[in-house]
Amino acid sequence: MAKVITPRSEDYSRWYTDVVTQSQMADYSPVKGCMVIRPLGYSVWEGMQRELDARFKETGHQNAYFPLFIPESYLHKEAKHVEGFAPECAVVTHGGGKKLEEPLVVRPTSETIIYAMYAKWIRSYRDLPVLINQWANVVRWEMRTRLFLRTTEFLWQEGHTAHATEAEAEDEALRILEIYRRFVEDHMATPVYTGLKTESEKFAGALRTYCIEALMPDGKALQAGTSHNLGQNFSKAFEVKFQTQEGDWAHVWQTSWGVSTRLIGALVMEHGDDNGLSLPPRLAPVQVVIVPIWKTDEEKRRIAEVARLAVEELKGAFRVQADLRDEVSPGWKFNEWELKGVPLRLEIGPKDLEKDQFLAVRRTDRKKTPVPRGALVARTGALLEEIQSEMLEKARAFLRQNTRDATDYTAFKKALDEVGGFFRAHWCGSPECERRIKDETKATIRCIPLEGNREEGRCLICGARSARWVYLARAY
RNA sequence: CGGGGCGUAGCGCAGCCUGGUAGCGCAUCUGCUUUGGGAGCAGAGGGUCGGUGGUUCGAAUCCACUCGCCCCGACCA
Repeated sequence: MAKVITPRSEDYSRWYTDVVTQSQMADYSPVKGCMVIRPLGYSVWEGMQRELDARFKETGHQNAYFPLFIPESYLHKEAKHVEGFAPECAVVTHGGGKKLEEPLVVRPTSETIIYAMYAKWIRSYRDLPVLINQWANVVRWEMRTRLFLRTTEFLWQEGHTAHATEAEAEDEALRILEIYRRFVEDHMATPVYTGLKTESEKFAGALRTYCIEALMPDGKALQAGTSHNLGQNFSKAFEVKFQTQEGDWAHVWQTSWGVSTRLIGALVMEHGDDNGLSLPPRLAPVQVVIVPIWKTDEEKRRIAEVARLAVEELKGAFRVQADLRDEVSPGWKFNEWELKGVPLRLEIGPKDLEKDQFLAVRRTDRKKTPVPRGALVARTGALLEEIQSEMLEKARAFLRQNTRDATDYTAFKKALDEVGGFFRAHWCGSPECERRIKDETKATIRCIPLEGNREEGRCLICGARSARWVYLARAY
């Protein structure tokens, strides 16, 4: 294997594709727009699932599973929803060699089929709240696809809740948004801006859509998760009603929320470099790899034994493995494990054996630190924590440095082309101005912060009075 | 759907313009020497040149049609 990754500065898009395929996270499938998630990529997803699932459970949610196929008519029950999703639906018209009486839509999202079930299950205020999540695949017939970032089929989780009051639903939507924000910061080492989507950007059928927005190194924003307050739009369409304590009938208030395998794409871009993937320790399927170096058979015997003992010692606390292959050189292993993003490498060769130490090398900056064998567990833990927090700090600094105030439309357009990133800009709130920005610059309002953005100003576009600023960026 | 590019060995490519029966690098296999940043030498195996049709004595090469993928734009997590 020679140098296989196109330098990021040369061609960002190819760099991304190279990292994903060469690290063996994923590969293209025979079906256009679809991808195969290989063991490395899937392990990262499992790590995400593990963390998120625990947080959902902690906040009272349970997992369930709803069918892949949705009767086409269900999709039509909520006007805005069908308008938003119909164009990108895959539809099954035949089964068992016969034409179906009613076509089945392959779920692009599961609101409709889940709420049809909720209508059946919910009778009383005592049945509320319903807090269900499902881990599933969904299909959206996108025109243009990219590994992880936008594929025809993708994996995600979708939470669907039903509440007795509007306030409860709003609390739920915000609670989940906070779970997402903390997960991507704490585990993905990816800082985000949180806020509200504009009317034109919100989920088809939602009352309000909250989101987390990250910034990629090429200056483009990436929506990393969404949480919707659906109000009563779906409960009215699907007749999800309950009897209140007072004996009246009321429609439930609902939320839905999700993050997808797109997060893996964000992780690749956020931390990767010309040597390949660089995974934050908390999500790395392999956190520590031990690479032995030997010449003679005697060295091989002794060093392999030390490596095995180290794995024994570390495996209780870390995801660790030793690369004892004899058919490839140490140098080859260094490159391979760096390509695969392992955050910490422990080298052990004759010189280290002499000094009764390992040589720790960090993936992020290749900084080398000797680690005495006696302090292996403690020092490894400290190094991994250090790496995790430095990755977040670096990403935070990048986000900070690439968030600029925009007060002049011409200057804004210039900066958008030259450096990209997020722009804080005043917006009068009119759909016309929002439209104009999008049409003229391809940038969109990524989100309206929930707080801290109240100040008097002038709309970047029309100059009208504005009471708040919003985040603008070009996005994936 | 528009613009661009590409389909030749597992992977990356050359050959095509100017037709003559397929080559290079990496990988794989065997052997020996190697191992602290992608080792060296010697040998071996591996291809209906995306598909269909046409032109021709002869097509990877020329012509027509067709299929697929990637990249850039319009829709989207």
